[in-house]
Amino acid sequence: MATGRTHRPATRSRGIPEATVARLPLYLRALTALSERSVPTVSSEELAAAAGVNSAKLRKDFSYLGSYGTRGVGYDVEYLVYQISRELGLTQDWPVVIVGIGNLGAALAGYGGFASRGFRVAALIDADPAMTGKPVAGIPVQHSDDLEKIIHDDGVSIGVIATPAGVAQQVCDRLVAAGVTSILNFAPTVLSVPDGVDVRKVDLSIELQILAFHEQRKAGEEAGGENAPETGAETPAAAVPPAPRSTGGGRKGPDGDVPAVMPA
Amino acid sequence: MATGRTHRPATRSRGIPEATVARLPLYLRALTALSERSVPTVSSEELAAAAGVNSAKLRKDFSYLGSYGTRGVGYDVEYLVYQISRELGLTQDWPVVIVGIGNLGAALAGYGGFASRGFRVAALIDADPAMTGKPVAGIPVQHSDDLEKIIHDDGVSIGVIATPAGVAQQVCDRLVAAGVTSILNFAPTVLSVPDGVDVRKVDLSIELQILAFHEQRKAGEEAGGENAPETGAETPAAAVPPAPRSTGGGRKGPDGDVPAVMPA
DNA sequence: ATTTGTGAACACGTTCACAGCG
DNA sequence: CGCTGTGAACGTGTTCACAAAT
Repeated sequence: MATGRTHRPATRSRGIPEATVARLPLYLRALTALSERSVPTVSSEELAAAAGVNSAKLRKDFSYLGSYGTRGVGYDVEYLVYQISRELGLTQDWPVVIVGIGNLGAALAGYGGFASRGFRVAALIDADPAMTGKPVAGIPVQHSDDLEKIIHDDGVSIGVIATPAGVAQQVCDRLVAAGVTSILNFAPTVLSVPDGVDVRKVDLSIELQILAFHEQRKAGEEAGGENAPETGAETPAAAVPPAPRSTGGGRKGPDGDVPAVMPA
Repeated sequence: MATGRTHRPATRSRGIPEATVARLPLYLRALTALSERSVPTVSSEELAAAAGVNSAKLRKDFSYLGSYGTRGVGYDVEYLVYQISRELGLTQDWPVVIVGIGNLGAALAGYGGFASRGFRVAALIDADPAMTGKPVAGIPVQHSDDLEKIIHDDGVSIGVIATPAGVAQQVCDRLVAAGVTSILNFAPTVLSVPDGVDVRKVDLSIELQILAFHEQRKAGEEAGGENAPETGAETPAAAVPPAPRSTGGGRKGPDGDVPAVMPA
């Protein structure tokens, strides 16, 4: 889900589908757990259950990687761990910089999942001079003046942005100019990046809003039979409901509780 | 992307497509920014640019909500803000509990985007007695013994899990048993929930791994002509590459650097 | 003259169901 | 017989391109 100008218009590559790539880490995690318990093989059914997908999807996914797996038996856990790790590029170590060491940046710096496999926090960067030198999660914070130098010296190609939204684009631009080609954005903004740079975003409020949508729908369905677009408004007249300039009487959405306040 | 047992097998509802729902918060954010700058109307082209999508997609998305917008003119900003807010259920206030007040939980508690629109942190809950009563982001942490009571008293239907992976499922089970029907999971585990409960997950290491995949691909393409599955291994012989039990010579993935170590 | 709203075409993703192999 | 691997069917999401509206 690369945001910004990153659109590959129907890449002709016979590569792995994006949806599959997004599930490989899930499989890898499940497999790693099995590996730690010294389980030698798994069936697609078992592994799928552990990863929270259905077995047909899993088999299809694996078929893009090649014919690992043995009919009548299942998949060799260790072998699959290796193959998926390799496919994901986790056999090499990726140095990562985190920019913006506020609450969230600090939490990310201390997150165990980082160091676990393939990733290494190369540097923590913040614009606040008061932070410079202060160790966070055991790593001293560096000042953003040195951003370019750090990126270069450590050969960083992945950057994590945990700054306020207002400065995220500038930080992004500097990261990209310095050679970063993959960005994980926690700031609630759309980032614009040149072609060839991947951006993925993690956005708390978007996730909550999607949940709220479904939550609301549940509340509506709970009583209604077919479809109940009625906003079971707990709050009476929440906000001033504006209206567009319109004359005719064409259908305007599912009406229901569209207020009759229609200024000419 | 609800994980767990939450699969709606081809919902017949004439509702809004999931992909569209996932973009509504994006539009809403862009529109809110315009609203604050007192911009009265936007064209699909402008708004799409601001939201980081293309205009055809945006118009199609809006068409599912109804025929807001005026041909030849564009969309009324205020009206659209209201309509999307209503559709997302943000005209009512959603109390949210955050369980697990470690670094991440604390960061989430302090996150501005929470309170911004529609959401309110009803309680912070942690299992550590030493945390109980301690204010985090201005809210006193409560002990997890009281989880059920808190959920009930505040009518909470959305829960955020920011605990270690090991306890995430138990926390989830308790939340669900207490009446929570939407969960945002930051713990790196697959959660199992009964039907009717929505789970969305935010997983740092999965996002990084997806970026690493593309990053690796870029490194390969940069020199190779067609396809270069060569792992540009910085690290020599990263790990012992296992192999499956196999006799024949059928194609086994894209070979390339599949090691010739094949134990019988 | 613009810009929306939308059928139709296309691309992508998922599921089915079974052939093929061990 | 069991389980993988995969073509084919199906469903969802995206893009195109243009008629309709103001």
